[in-house]
Amino acid sequence: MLQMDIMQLFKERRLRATPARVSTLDVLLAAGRALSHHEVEDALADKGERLDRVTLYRTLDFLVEESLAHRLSGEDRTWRFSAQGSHTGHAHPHFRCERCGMTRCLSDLKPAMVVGLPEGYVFQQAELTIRGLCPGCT
Amino acid sequence: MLQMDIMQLFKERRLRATPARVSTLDVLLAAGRALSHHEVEDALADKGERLDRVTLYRTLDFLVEESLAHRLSGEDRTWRFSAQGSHTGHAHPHFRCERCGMTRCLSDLKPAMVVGLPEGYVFQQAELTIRGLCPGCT
DNA sequence: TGTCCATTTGCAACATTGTTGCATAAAAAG
DNA sequence: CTTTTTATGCAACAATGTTGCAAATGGACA
Repeated sequence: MLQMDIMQLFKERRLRATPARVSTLDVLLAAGRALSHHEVEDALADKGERLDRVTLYRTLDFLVEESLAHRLSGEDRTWRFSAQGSHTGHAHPHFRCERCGMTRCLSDLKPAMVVGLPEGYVFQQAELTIRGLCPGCT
Repeated sequence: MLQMDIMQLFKERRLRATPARVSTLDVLLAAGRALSHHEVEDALADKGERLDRVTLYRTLDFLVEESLAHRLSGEDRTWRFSAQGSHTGHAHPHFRCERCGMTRCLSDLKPAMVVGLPEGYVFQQAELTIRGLCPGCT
């Protein structure tokens, strides 16, 4: 998606299209996988955009708030952010490579799942993380 | 499990049975659910046992290392520790209450799962976290 | 295009969670 | 009870994230 389209997207939603937000969403969309705060920071630096740490945290929060990205908790106790499939709204499983730590959204993967919870528990959502090796690490 | 039995357990495995380790494992076993570092610290304080923060971190690491407990990453970017079902060794799903944050091991729950990964990905392990409301929060 | 105002940004300081190095204390073996 | 190995406590550090506030900026409207 082009930067211009991203600006258009913000405009349509009556959201302020600041450079920080446009660039950050651009990075997330281009990545095609879930990125940590640090990875986003590096990617922005590569594009010549340098944001304050705090601003980036707030920008990512903003994108999640506006459902333009979603947040998933990694194994290393850091948040990961992804712009993939956030338009669909439905929770999808994730894949995490045990070697390189890469996390990818498996948007197209539909696990068939049958669960029965103990008495008194109310089901709301299931989060499935599959761990293994990605193509680059096999 | 009694403290004496826990000491016996350590002795059998030729592990040093220090008060810190015995009390910590005792807390985890009695809890019946996954506890954060802080929750363990509080539980130990209630028992009159006060450990240094660092010692507790190392003790928990030790228990995980010796397969007497296992570690799972919570939604709030903190590790949770549980002594439930660690003897079995097989990964089991977890339940997390969206209201009170309680995490419980669903040792007896066997989800039927069929997944197909994209080309080039190698499956190793699946982690299933079900979110919802626990009996106390409905 | 210029002005105004609510919102965003950057900076500094702080909070939480976890880790490392090292001297001292304690467990277990003989 | 002595010795040896290992665990503990303390201090300092590291990574990740948050809060308060003054200054800068986006966007609406004249």
